[in-house]
Amino acid sequence: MSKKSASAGADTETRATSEHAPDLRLWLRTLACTNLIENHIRARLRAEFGITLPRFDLMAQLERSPQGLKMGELSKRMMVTGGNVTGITDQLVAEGLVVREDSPKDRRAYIVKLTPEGRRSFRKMAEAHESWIVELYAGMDEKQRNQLYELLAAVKTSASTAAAKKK
Amino acid sequence: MSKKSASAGADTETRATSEHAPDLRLWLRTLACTNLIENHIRARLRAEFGITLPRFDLMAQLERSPQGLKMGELSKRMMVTGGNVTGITDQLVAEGLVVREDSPKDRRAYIVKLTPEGRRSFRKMAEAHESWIVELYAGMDEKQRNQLYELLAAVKTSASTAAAKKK
DNA sequence: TTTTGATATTTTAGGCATGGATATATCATT
DNA sequence: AATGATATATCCATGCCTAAAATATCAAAA
Repeated sequence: MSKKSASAGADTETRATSEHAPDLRLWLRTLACTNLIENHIRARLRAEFGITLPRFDLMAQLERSPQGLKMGELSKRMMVTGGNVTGITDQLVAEGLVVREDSPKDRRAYIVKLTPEGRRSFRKMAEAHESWIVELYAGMDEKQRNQLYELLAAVKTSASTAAAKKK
Repeated sequence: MSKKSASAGADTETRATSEHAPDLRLWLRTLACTNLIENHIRARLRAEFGITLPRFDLMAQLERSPQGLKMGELSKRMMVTGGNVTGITDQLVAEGLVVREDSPKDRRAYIVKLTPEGRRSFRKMAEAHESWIVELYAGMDEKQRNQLYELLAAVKTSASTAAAKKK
């Protein structure tokens, strides 16, 4: 455990480092939190269920949409590229956890759905997964969590807006 | 069906879900925000400087530690595995942006440092990078950003503590 | 000294992720 | 119908990332 001394700005040569815009520090802290939680969840899903996080995430999307989802829809919701979804889906199909059905409306598209086994398997994992998340936030009180939830909505709005402008 | 919860009137669906869903939603929103920003930054670093985000991140760590860092230290700070750092470092060495120096104290270890060109190159990119981050948070006022910054400290503490317990 | 255990890094194999290119299907106009 | 633009998904090359095993060094005990 490296104790990153918070006051590393004691350097005489502070240049850009301690001049870091508060926004940058905010972003780096956000990233650190996400990595911390994500790495923990990833390791545990692997250790306890032998599944990868991306596969779990894809199944989670399907469980929320029992009518199934098109590949492109999965791509949007998971915020990853289409080619990526193709690969993860291939794996899950090979494991018998999801199926690709031809879309009756659009012959370009597939509808991806959980198989009964996929649904069963996912529900078991999801229960554990959720309890891990609860554990990870257990050190915060409800007010803090609600505040955080609201602030993140503001981040989402702000970042989406700014990103759209630059496109 | 398992009655591990004392909650009466549980529906047929997972009772844990309806009980603890707020934490899960909080986590998913955090993840969405991070991906949104990270994908934007990644694409822009590539488009404007032809560099990948992991390479930029590694250089950023070195710029903050002019005395250089050991591979393992980089791994810890970047929150990625050692093997990963090996690969990224190899690439940066090939591009002439960093060097591996033998540690005088420990013949197992390397000290990785930015080359003068690496430092020059990084500073230029870092300036742009920082301005992009500022843009992305521009839709939030300072009070919100400060609140968020503090709340994330609480997340970090909470998650670290919980993760440590399970190890 | 030799053994033992911990530490530092690389290597390997497999899977995830992007961006770009391709193939095919659909839609909106002619 | 024919045209061209758009949408859907896949394939490819490259690079990131992890976990586990391999290699080498260090430090301290037996």
